[in-house]
Amino acid sequence: MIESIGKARLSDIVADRLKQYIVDEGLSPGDRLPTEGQLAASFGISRLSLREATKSLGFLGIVEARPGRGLTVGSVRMDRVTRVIGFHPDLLKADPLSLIGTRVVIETGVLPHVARRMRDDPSIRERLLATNAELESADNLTRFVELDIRFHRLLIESSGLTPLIAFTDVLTVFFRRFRESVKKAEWSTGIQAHNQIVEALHEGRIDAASELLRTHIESHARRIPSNKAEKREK
Amino acid sequence: MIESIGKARLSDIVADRLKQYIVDEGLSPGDRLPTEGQLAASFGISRLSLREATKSLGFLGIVEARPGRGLTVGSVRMDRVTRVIGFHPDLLKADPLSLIGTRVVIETGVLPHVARRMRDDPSIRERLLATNAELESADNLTRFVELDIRFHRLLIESSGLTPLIAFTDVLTVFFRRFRESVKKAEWSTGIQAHNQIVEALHEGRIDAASELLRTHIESHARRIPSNKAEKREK
DNA sequence: GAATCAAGTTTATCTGACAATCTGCCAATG
DNA sequence: CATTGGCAGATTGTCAGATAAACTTGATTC
Repeated sequence: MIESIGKARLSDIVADRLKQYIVDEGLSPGDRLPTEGQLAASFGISRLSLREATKSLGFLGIVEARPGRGLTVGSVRMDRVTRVIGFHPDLLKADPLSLIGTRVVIETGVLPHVARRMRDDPSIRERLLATNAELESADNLTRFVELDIRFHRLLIESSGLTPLIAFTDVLTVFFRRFRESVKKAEWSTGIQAHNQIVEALHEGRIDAASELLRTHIESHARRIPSNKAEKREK
Repeated sequence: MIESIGKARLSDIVADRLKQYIVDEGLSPGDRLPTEGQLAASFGISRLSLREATKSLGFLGIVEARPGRGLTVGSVRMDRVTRVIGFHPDLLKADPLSLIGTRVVIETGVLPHVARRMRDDPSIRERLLATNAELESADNLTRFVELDIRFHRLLIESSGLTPLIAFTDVLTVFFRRFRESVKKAEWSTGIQAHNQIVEALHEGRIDAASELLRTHIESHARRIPSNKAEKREK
């Protein structure tokens, strides 16, 4: 395989340059972009081709276009990403062990921050426990997965490190598959682990909480289908 | 607020229906779709509008279009998914301290992985030291920043946790402005810290390495411009 | 049988046009 | 004076038609 010759798709190039433009100018959501006509002229392409580029970015909400108003900068809609990509079979190609390792790094890494903020704001612990309580009343897999995701997201959120929330949202997309293969018998184990983690944090036993969380996340590794079988195909 | 009428964008609707079509027909990557003309006719819209819909899905690789071949179902381009998080709302609203905290969590989090792999592969340490040596020969800020970024990226890369590489690349963009205010007098301090970290890892003293790295990254905090002045604007 | 060439298919891009929708201004109204 | 209503301009949404570029396929040639 040589260098994978970048098939010069015009609209793709333009989409990249548009993204770069937004970053370079330091624009934030709501800020206005030049009109389609102006952008097309400045890129030296037809308005139609530029339009296809904005459509690409627009699908995920990175740019928004409204008649009469013009183009504005938006923020990515992870729900779109999740919905469009969730059904796709080849997400399993993502190396499961890397995903698990990454989650462990991020989630255990925030624990000191969470513990510190928990001391000053008791409502953090309450919210975490409340979400976990809801988890006990889940009666189908979809709901269970939804709430499990919410618990872990809330944990990250409680650290105050907002960028990590963004990363977690992306990881969640790739992780969904693992979660959906959780056996019902394992539910209570997970819920119990959640509670122990929260209480350990509450008591300031950060190392203990880290160890619980690591074990909890790594339990997914047992459900990874052996990929030896896959290699045989073609 | 009444119900917020969701303006139905034609190409968005078509994109959803196209996705549904793929799911319903049970198509997998490589399978062929009808031609643009046929799809446009069956949806009762112009070829152009359909094209904008395929461009939307094409951004993430869900469908691919090649001249002469037609439309085919593609595989999700994870690079696109991860790169797009630069526009995640929670990342856009992140303040400098969160960015610094996030880097500390990620970079210290990978250290155990790096140390483990370093034991099996001596070239990892060599590459890190080589990059750091180059850093000493930097004679202007641009080059210094470039090499500093490369060192930290290499550190993450050495952990083998590929998702984190994508995340740090995004963080780098947001971090650049801190780096660019580094005084020349501080350069050698940073280079020295890099070396100490690598050596600590080499000797398996992970906690020491973590502490050095934390201090090193948090040194950026001193250069944060007080944001009281900013609030006054506008 | 393998390589070469030509015709057909399909997407890529452009030009030009009109419709739909929003913004901002200004006059009419109470 | 404040509110409403409407008009003009600006901007995106959609369409039709045409040409170029890239690929596929099958026939031809050696």
